[in-house]
Amino acid sequence: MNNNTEYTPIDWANLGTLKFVSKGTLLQEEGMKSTKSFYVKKGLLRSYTIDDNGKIHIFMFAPEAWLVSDVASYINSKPTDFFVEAIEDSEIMEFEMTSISVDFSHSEDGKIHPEISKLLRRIAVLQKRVIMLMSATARERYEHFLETYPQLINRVPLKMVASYLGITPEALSSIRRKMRNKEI
Amino acid sequence: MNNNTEYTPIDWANLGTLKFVSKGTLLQEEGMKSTKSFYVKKGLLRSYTIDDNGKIHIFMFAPEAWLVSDVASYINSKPTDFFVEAIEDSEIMEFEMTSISVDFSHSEDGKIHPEISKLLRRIAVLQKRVIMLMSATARERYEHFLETYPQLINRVPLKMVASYLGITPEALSSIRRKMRNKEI
DNA sequence: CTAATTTCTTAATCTACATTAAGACATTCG
DNA sequence: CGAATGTCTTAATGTAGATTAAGAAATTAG
Repeated sequence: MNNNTEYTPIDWANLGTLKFVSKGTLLQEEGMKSTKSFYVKKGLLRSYTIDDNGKIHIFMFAPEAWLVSDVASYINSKPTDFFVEAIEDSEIMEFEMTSISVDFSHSEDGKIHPEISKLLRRIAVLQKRVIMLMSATARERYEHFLETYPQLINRVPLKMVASYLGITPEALSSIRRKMRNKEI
Repeated sequence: MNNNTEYTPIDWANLGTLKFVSKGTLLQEEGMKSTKSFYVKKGLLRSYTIDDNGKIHIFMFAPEAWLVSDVASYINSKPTDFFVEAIEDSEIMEFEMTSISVDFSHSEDGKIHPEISKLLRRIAVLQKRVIMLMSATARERYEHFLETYPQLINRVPLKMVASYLGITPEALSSIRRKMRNKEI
């Protein structure tokens, strides 16, 4: 048990190879053996899969200070299912997941390392998303998205928001119309 | 960077307070401030939420050697949304999440600590679940469940499987009938 | 053991969203 | 700049699964 409350956070912004990528650049494609991760210094990435019918499903958006990595591919040593694409001109730090070294411990006052906290937050977000995908209406999920990521609204096309929510653009348009008309 | 390949895994089975609980016991209720986690030595737990319409949504099952904890509640210091219930007579180790101390680091040969590996596997599973909830049919999700957790089939009532899959029991019955009839 | 309760299945009807189609407008490309 | 392409919206039609209802069988409770 490490009782030292002073952690040295990972300096994500200087961990690997700095890259400037323009909008539309594919940083990762499905089928690749992917041990790389991407930290967003500036810009916006998305991670997505394409299903058997050719439909795109956005798994996550990653604005500044976010980290994109395919944990499943890394932990199972399998080719990734995910594409990673820049949806704005971006500045990213690309690094190997093996570069990471963190002490997962609690201080006396209950603090945990910020990077482990980041990992646990990832789990918390995914937990919520699973439950909402099972129990909430598409509208409720959109409303939750608006509350949770207000800064993304002007940066992400509605079509992609729909893809992230697991609904069609038409459904999202319909929802937005109802919200404008103050329908229940 | 710790280059020592010999980790001391957490001895979950002896970490906190041993409890014998009978089937139906509620270990945790929504609204509780929950910092506890439960390690299953023997038996089976489920973690679930109840939505505004009173409908139960099972977030996870936890058979032997599994760990149940509400990361979201812990990380956000908010009351939990989740119930935790024993669905078999069970033997569990109950402990505080602050008890955990692990070194998240990689050895020279790329190994990571088994507990961090466990955490990353949790993320991988949730990743997959999110994508499938967005892109797969209910049948595909059931088939994936059968492949992934074959040992649960005889221990968990079909009604609960349906709840875990985010579908109704009627839908699951319909799917099973089609599979029996070899329909596409 | 019997009565009560739960589980599972079936089928008819309903519904939230998907699919298809297309127009208006905005953005990108050459 | 004009043409091509993409985005967003709208509406009609279709569909996978939800809801409602109920019977048969299994399990639980007293």
